[in-house]
Amino acid sequence: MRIAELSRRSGVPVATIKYYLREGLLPAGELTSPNQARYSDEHLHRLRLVRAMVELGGLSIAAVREVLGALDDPEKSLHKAMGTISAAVAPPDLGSDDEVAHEQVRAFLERQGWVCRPTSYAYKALVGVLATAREVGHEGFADLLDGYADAARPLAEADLRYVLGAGSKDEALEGVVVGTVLGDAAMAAVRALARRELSGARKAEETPSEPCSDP
Amino acid sequence: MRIAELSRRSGVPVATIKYYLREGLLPAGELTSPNQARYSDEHLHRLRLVRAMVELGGLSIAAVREVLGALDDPEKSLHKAMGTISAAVAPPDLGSDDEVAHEQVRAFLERQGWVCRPTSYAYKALVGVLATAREVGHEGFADLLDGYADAARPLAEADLRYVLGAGSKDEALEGVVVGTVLGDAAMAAVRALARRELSGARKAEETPSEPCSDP
DNA sequence: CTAGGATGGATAGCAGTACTTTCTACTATC
DNA sequence: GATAGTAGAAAGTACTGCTATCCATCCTAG
Repeated sequence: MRIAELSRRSGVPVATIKYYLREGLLPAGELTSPNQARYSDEHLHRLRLVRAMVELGGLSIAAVREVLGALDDPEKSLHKAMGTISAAVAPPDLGSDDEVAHEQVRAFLERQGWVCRPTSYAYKALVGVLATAREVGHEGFADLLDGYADAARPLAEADLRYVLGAGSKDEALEGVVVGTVLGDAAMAAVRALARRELSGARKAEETPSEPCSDP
Repeated sequence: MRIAELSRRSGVPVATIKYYLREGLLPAGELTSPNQARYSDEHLHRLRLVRAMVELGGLSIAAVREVLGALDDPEKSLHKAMGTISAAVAPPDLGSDDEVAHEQVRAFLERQGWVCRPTSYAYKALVGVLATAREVGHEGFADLLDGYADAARPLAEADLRYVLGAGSKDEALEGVVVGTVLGDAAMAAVRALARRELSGARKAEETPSEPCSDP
């Protein structure tokens, strides 16, 4: 297909597709003449993946490039690709030096029986969260972490099962991307629903009225 | 205290504080003379909260303003404030018209016994996620939702307990903000850790070597 | 009491991001 | 051979989140 069809089928403007090509988020089309290229369904698929990351995941172009790099690297193990992707999805490292927060994370990891270097992205992200919590006067926030871990464990298992159910390694890697980007968004939405339901129920106990009602 | 001290204590440049004042993220200081103002610990606290939302939560200035609006509105119930905050934290509405995705969400809500209008933010967010999943060829992603719900339920309960443990209503509302913004970040980090641990364990089974090792 | 630095308030500027527009020299198609 | 579409490059744009500069005070150390 030509670029116009790629645009029509994906809903992405031609100019934007050209921009993504320039930025290396999409491989160049197969040139049939010096200024004529053909694009495949592969391109369409990749384009939709890029849009999902940008629109739903809120990733920057640079972050998308990194994720795609991990996805395309045939050397990279699933394990390592997951790390790259998690790091790209999350806010940039704030680099906290809060000793108490460090200690809280260390203790948390030990309680969970998890092993993790303090240099890994996820460790630093957690420290950043706890340091921030302390700054805004919520030292007790750390107590919620074990609950988060209990919730995260079965989720991670389901994610991994989902990913390993894929046929090829490429599919599995893409599953990781989808599971991370869409998964975070889905988790946030479902958490919001659950909170809503709960606080709605509480509210109904106090003032019996309609069940659930915000915009 | 004066603006320089506010800056020093928060680590935020004076120019940026002035910007936040202009944007209405911080209330004006108490004027002691036509061009001299005093700021309180309240200001410092609010400033740190703003930074947490901007840096950790990645919220835009406009979103922060909305959240603070909900926080300061004495009319607003906890329940409604939670909706406003969830909406501000998440990516903007994509407005999908994917009928299958709608149906998947409806079925999911029914399975969970949750009641929710299709106009509510969380409902639309979920539809957006599932529509995107389908676009990138992951129709089966919807099957993971129930697992997400099972994980979200106890989390929501813990969050609510945490919030209701607060003294005043203001503190509770702030707890909602912290719980949502920091909670989402923490959940993403903990999920990453859990996945890491799991896939690391799988890897170790196949190739027995060092336990856990990405940057 | 005065000099020098800080302050509030206003306006303008600036760097980064994610596109869009415009251009030119082709090519494909009717 | 007119018309529309295309690749590729370069410049332009809209927006966001700050920064920098100014100026008329103000406060404070000497």
